[in-house]
Amino acid sequence: MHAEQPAVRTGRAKRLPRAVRERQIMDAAVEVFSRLGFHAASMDEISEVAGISKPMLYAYLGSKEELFATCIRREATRMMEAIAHGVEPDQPPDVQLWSGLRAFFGFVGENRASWQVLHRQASSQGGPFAEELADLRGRAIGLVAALLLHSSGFPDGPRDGGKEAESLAAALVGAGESLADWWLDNPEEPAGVVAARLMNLVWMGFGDLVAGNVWHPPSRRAPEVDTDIGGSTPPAG
Amino acid sequence: MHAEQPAVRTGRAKRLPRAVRERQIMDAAVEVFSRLGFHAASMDEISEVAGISKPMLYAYLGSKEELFATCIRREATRMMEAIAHGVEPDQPPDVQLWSGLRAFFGFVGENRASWQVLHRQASSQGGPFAEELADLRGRAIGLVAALLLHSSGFPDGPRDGGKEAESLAAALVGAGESLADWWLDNPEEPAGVVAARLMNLVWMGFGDLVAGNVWHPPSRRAPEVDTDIGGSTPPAG
Amino acid sequence: MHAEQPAVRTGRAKRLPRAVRERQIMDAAVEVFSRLGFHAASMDEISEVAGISKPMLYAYLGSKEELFATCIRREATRMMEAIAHGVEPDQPPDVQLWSGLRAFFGFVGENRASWQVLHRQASSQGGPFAEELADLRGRAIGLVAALLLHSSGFPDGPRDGGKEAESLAAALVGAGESLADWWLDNPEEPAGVVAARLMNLVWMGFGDLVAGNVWHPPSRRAPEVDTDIGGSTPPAG
Amino acid sequence: MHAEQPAVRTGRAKRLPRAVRERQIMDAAVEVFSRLGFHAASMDEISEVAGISKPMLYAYLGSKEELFATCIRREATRMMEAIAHGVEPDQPPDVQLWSGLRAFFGFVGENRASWQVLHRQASSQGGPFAEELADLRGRAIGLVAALLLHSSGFPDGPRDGGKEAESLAAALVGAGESLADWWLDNPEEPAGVVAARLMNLVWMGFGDLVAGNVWHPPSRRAPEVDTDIGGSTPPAG
DNA sequence: TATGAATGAGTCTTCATTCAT
DNA sequence: GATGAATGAAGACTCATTCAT
Repeated sequence: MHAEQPAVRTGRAKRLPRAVRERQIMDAAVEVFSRLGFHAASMDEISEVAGISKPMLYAYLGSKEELFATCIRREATRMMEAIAHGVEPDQPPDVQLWSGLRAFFGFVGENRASWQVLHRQASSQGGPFAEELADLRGRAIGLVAALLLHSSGFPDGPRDGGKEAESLAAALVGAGESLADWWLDNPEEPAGVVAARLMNLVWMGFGDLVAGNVWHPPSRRAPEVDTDIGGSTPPAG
Repeated sequence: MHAEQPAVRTGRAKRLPRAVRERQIMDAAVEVFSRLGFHAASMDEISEVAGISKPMLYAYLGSKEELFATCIRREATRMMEAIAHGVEPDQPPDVQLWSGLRAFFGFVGENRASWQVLHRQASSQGGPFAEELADLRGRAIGLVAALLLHSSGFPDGPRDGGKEAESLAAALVGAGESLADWWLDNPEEPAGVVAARLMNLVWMGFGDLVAGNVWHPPSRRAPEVDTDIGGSTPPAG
Repeated sequence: MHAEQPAVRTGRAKRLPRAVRERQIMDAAVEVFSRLGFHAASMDEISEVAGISKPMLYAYLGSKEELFATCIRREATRMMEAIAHGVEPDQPPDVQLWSGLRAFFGFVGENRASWQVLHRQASSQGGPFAEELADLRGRAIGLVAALLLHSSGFPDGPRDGGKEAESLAAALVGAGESLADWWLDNPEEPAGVVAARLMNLVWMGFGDLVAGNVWHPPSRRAPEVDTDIGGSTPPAG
Repeated sequence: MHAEQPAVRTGRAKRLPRAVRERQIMDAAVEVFSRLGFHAASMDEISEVAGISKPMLYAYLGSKEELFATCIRREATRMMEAIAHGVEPDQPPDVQLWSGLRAFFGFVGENRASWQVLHRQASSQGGPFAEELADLRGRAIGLVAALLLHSSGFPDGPRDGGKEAESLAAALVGAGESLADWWLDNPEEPAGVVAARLMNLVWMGFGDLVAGNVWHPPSRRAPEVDTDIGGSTPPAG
């Protein structure tokens, strides 16, 4: 990541192979987008940080929107690869989940800019960017859901389990994202502790669910509960 | 909420008392900000959606930044009031949490624009806006943490319970936020179901925690786990 | 002058006779124009200082340009009257000049705002305002020139004396204006001293001129002097 | 100076080296500011007169205020240099003063726009602009005062001579400024004649002052003179 | 009559984007 | 290939001016 080029260029930039230039530019772009947000980031600043002129910026990576989309795609790929690389596929589900969580928090901790761009900036712009992100999320949720489904003891068959597992996976992913955000703003705790808390909360809660230990409101209140926002009695799993 | 006025005005706007106009404008502003984000939203569009001219917009609500801040504050207040109104203070902690969650998801479901502005837009802008939001979060987390602390069975005394409870509360709030986001993008399930899942996950996991049932990685793997991201062995609660 | 009304009005302005209202408004306008200049002064501020609403401002005194022109005319008239009132017409020319100067500096000292509007603001706006001012100057110069012409000892007849006297009068008026400006920026000396210096400089120099005591460059240098900016050898009176 | 470019541009402006463009723009800016004043001048008009687009105007010379300040500084420097260039430092004081006056009027005659900007516009705006001008004036007054002090016959010693000389210098400078203004509005006389009149008036009056020939009001009137505007009896030098 | 409420028009300023060298 | 120079288009904000009550 990040601007090994001096911020103030002197003279004409050296000719570099296309791939290197492109990486250089995208590193700069991610840094600037994460720092300022999509709109407040200017192509001027990006080109300056990248150490090239604006016409080059356009020649290499197209319009501002294209550049942003490319950044999102690259960072999303990097993150997915980091997680995939961290997970040990031959281990039992709980270990897989745990190693995935660790890899996720590890990536976020070491690539703050990437995470900011992915989570905060991309989702707050409308349109194609948010969709790109939704895809990423979808894939992540799918993977987690698969893990849960293969865990021993899950209610048999994909009868209703699919829906349930996906929903839980979504909760886990969402919680992970938010915890990551929260962690960036409160960085005093090490990544492992944060990951462990989430692991505990989810895995134990999940175990209870599987075991049929569900919470439900005091029985005498159930009726009126329902009417409030429509079908809101906790369906107990 | 939102744009009962036609998008294209014809002729001079009728004279209205100040308070009414102000609400009209803020409704429009929330809608536009939530749809386009702070930067991409233009005062021109807001005034058009509000059915007034730009000078009125400025006369009533000041600069774009002031307007945005005012929107955030109003929506935050509305949400907090909705939740406070939903919680029954004389019930046991679990029921309180449950009613709070229901109220939260109920509000988000009925005020999508408000939620988008609060969660996605406000936090992706830097500076005062994000701080305003951080305050709101902080208060919410504090309330939830208090609930957990008062729940029967929690390790007595403020030895480590305060920190633990707050951390769990943060996780819950974060999970709630993210679930709400996810739910808006996947609205096929009713609010009550989503709320119930979160309730189950959290309350049961919390119960396990209190009871000392924690997950931990297979013992033989612990050593190398540690080195990876620094102190990442789950500290078991 | 100026703003006996409170700057912040409460309730509806009392009905007043037109003349009184008009004076009130113009006092406010002169104050604001002098403080901010024509362009930077806003009708909003003027109406606020005047203690009336903008529609009234327009009803009474027309557009901003009309208001400014009216201000200039009123202040010019006031100043001319103050001077005319100060001059004793039955005295010899030097005494008349002296009393005129005293009256002028007295007026400027007691009516700074008027002077600022007349001298600094009116002349820096183009078009009709500057013309209005040129008229005022023209009249002042004419009066002074007449004084000089009637002074005993002036080269007889209006042969060339008219031109000469007018030119000197212009110099005097100009010097007076500039001194007044300078004096406002350096108010430590009393008006009388400033007036006296100007009186001495002019009257004694004038006496020399009349007596034929003129300065001229060292004779050997005269030729090249001429060529520089065309006919610039001092014509010695 | 001034708009060799057609007022209406067609097509893209040719590429020019930075220094040339900058001068072109400042010439246009001086012309427009002098014609319309700071506030009434629009960046649109300046860029049009300069023959470039507005973004270039901003790229080269910054904000409107910066542009105005830069204009003032440039024109002040040009004028000071023209005068310094015109003065012959080895000549006696009277000749120096004379050549300085000629140079001043020569500059004003050939650079009307510069003079308007310096004298009328800069001083009628408040703040930093007026201060910049006050500096210029201060320097000019200092130079003239030094000349007077070195003239033979001035009361020796800095007993009161310094104050007196400076005061006279201020009067001279003020008179010069105003005469220049007046001359621009009445341009029928050549610069040399105007300069000569001022030279005569000042130098002879100054000689009288030095010689102790002062005007004073008829003795019987002195008492009441005083009371009028406070200490206004001419203090005789 | 007196005014709160309203607006068309314009100003400064910036940005993504592209020629011409 | 690389860039300094250039611009169309748009956005925030303000002001003189006027209805409608």
